[in-house]
Amino acid sequence: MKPESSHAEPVSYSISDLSREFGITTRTIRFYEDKGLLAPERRGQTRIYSPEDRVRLKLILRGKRLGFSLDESREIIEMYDPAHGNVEQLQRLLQGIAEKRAQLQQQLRDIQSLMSELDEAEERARAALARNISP
Amino acid sequence: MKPESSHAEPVSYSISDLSREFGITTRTIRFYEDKGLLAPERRGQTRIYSPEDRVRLKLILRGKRLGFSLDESREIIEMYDPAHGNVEQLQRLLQGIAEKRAQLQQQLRDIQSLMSELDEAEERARAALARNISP
DNA sequence: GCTTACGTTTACGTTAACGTAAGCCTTTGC
DNA sequence: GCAAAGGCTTACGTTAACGTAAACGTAAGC
Repeated sequence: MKPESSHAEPVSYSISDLSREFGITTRTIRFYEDKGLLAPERRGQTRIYSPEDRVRLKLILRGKRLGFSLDESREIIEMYDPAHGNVEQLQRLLQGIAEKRAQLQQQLRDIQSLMSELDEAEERARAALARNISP
Repeated sequence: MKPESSHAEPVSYSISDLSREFGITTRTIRFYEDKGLLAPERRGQTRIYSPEDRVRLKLILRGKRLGFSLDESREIIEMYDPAHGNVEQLQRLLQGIAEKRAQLQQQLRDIQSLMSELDEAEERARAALARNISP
């Protein structure tokens, strides 16, 4: 089910391979295909996932960790492949990249502020603990 | 509706004040109250929001930008107030803070990798544009 | 030859986070 | 005195992202 030479990268994956590796259900993987985020090959009925499919899945899950919708993750993934023929499409692509970057910078700022607030909360909690333990 | 002295911070806000300021609907604000994230005072039936309520709302919206659920945002907000009496609760609080921090660090890594991928995508798009515009 | 494991499709169910009225007060400007 | 502006509750509708289950096919091991 997972043809590999000795210790290198597998050539293909079954759906349960990927579900195990990433801790998601096969239903979820098929759902992503349904939404146009994956398009694995088929051997008869059975889905065969390539290393590229696996990378796409990783990108989707990373997007989820950042709070992206599946539509957003699909857009981001589509930014990678150079299927943007004409000038107008390329400029819209650049526009989309700029917007995503701005969004990510906002997230960075949000994380920074939350981080320092967590620091303060931890400070207070440790102080309260010290007071409660050794009065 | 928004009592203030001259140019300083308002003392209270109406629900539409906040909805306008943050670009959300009043329905959304009431929904957050329903979920236990806000608890404004009442003048009769009417909700009166304090500056602290407004800060809470800002925290909720920041959480949304980071992909948090409302439950997660509520937990984070609860980490701020020092209503954690005994030792066990304080230790669970410290535990929760540590977990959030780990999650945020993961998000930081995710943003870094996505950022550099966007850089590469922009590079390729600019190169393709140069080829298409001045061949 | 039969169970077990893995795969498939189809379809209905569920949860979060609101949207969208409807119907009803109260206050304010003219 | 009345219309417009804002506020309220109640309730049904909607979308995204899967969960859950049924019903079936197939290949492997004993």
